[in-house]
Amino acid sequence: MVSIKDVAKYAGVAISTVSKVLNNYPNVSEETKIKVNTAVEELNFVPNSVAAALSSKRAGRVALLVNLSAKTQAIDEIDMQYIHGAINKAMDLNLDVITLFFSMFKDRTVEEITRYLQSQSIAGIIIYGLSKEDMVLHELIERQEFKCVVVDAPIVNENTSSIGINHQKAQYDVAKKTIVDNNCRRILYIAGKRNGYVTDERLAGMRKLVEELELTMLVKNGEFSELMARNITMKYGRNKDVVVCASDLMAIGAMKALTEMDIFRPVCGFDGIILMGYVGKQMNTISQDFSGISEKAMEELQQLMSGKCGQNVKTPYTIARMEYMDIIC
Amino acid sequence: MVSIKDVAKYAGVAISTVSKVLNNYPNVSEETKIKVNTAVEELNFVPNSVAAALSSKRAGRVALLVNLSAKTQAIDEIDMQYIHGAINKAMDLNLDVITLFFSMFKDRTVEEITRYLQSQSIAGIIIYGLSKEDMVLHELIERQEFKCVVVDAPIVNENTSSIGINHQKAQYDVAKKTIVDNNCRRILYIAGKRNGYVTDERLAGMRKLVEELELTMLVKNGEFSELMARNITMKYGRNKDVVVCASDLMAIGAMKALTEMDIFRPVCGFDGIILMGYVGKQMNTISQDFSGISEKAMEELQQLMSGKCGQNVKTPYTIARMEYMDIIC
DNA sequence: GATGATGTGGAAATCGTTTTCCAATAGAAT
DNA sequence: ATTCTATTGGAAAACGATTTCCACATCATC
Repeated sequence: MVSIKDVAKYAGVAISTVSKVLNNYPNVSEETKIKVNTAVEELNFVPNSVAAALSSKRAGRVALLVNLSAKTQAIDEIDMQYIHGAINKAMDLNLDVITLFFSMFKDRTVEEITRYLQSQSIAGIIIYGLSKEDMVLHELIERQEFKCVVVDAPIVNENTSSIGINHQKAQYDVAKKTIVDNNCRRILYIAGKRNGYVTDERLAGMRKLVEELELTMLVKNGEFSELMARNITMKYGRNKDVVVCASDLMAIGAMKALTEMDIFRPVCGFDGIILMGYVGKQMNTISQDFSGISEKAMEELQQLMSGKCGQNVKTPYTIARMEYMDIIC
Repeated sequence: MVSIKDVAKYAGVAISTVSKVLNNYPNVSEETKIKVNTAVEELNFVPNSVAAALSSKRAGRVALLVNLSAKTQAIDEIDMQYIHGAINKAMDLNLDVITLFFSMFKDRTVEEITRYLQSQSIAGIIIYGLSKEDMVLHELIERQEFKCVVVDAPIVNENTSSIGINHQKAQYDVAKKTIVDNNCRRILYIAGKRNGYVTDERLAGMRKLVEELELTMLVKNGEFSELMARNITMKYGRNKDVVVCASDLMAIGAMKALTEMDIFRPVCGFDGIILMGYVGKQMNTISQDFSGISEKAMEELQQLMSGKCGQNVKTPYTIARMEYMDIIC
């Protein structure tokens, strides 16, 4: 393996000089820069990131902490896009990534997790799918041992940024469109998982809408479960004008129930998952660019790792009409 | 961070002795072993895997090379299970994992990829979704610079193992059951992606069945695309008794076509994806335990890395009847 | 008591970087 | 010519393990 040592010898400079050139340090003349860079080219030198990580604490090793939404469900789509986006962007930014799942940390203390991450020379983490109940992870964030970006949870401090769409406004928008277009007054709202950050945000958006348009709303907790959404719709859907769901999956459940009951009600969902294309129904939903959010999260993490202060980052969304569609090959 | 040095000092032995105890080397007395182990306990020492990887070539850093099957499709399910299984098992085995996607290696030469992996101190790789056209990756495997486990491609050498179900037999089994149960004679077989390893295997299984039962079979290439399967079924399905598909996704396409044409034909698929539960149809399929396969792959890779010779590993499968189902929460 | 075999623990080199600190050189100002 | 200040390049010490090699006991054997 060609090392920085070889490059130094080839270019006729010292090891430290090569390192300086590679890392864009000041105090190195244009001339030597060129010498070093051509040496790097000609020797096909690729710096060993493991050595770099060991030697420098500020080096970029990053951990993805993923709370698999699909424990028994088919919605791996979102997680996959998160992971894919993050890893791709990390490659661009020259950061090392390891992927971990919440399930690995079951029954582990903050100290254990911290030690584990340290043993991996992790400097920054991105957390996907954090819920209010994950006390250990909240503690981990608070301790600020690592730079951190949290997706869809409003946690910000010196070393922690939060990222995601404005769920309140998005829920408001998509519901309003559906309700106005169909001239509805009585809403059945199937909310998400208790203690989920986005659950509360989306519900707040609904409440605002209800107040504004002077509607009535029945709120039921669907826990992001298709089956629960179906049952709720069966029980309460008949004398409502519209079923607004906090996720596409629950919207599928609601639509199945409506089909079973043989009544029509407009339904709207949230997320814009491709899976919708397989159900053969129509509805409004909020389309999120999960992969893009994850890329942004990685960029933000890099900013944090290079010293920037934590902040709240909002990403865009669009109202989409999901339709039955054939997949294009 | 507590290091091996601290442990050595605490236990009153040399650094090298601690390392020996940790790695189960011979020539260390039971007494010192205990001293070291209690020191490790009391100091909550977790070895730094980055340092270990740097210092020892045999250390376990592993790369997952994933060919995302879902470029534009919803079948992230399989990839996600692969990744999940591999990472979980790696944690058990104390191996570091980085996840990479084929797309990152587009237009890269073998040398570039090799250097990249070396720069990450990678000792072993697992390849998911290899097709016969991926020349660069084949070259990479042949060079044997890394220990390698290939999923669903029959490549075995000193440093390479292959793992997966017996696709030929599985295809034979599920088709036979469907055909015998429904008393069919004329088969429309929608094969997978040209140049896919599993495509040929599954086709071979069909040919064997056709010969054995003296059936007739029309083979069309569906490229694992739902739309193509639909079109093929539209065009050729009418005067056939059964549509056998090399994947569940294509089976969905076939069933949609049959519905559109308003004719009934038994359909069978392959994979056992959960997505099937959202389509509302019934069919036979082969159910694979993707997560389990990936775990086995990781175990096999560890064996290779500790010196074992490459081999062919077969994993079990079951014939399943996928039905419309509600997702249990 | 000298010799050898064996088991045990330690010193030190190594892996490939980063980073600090210091020396050398050049140019400008006196 | 002398001093001073920048600017640049190099030597060497980390980082935290692994691994080789060597020294010292210990014990049995001749």
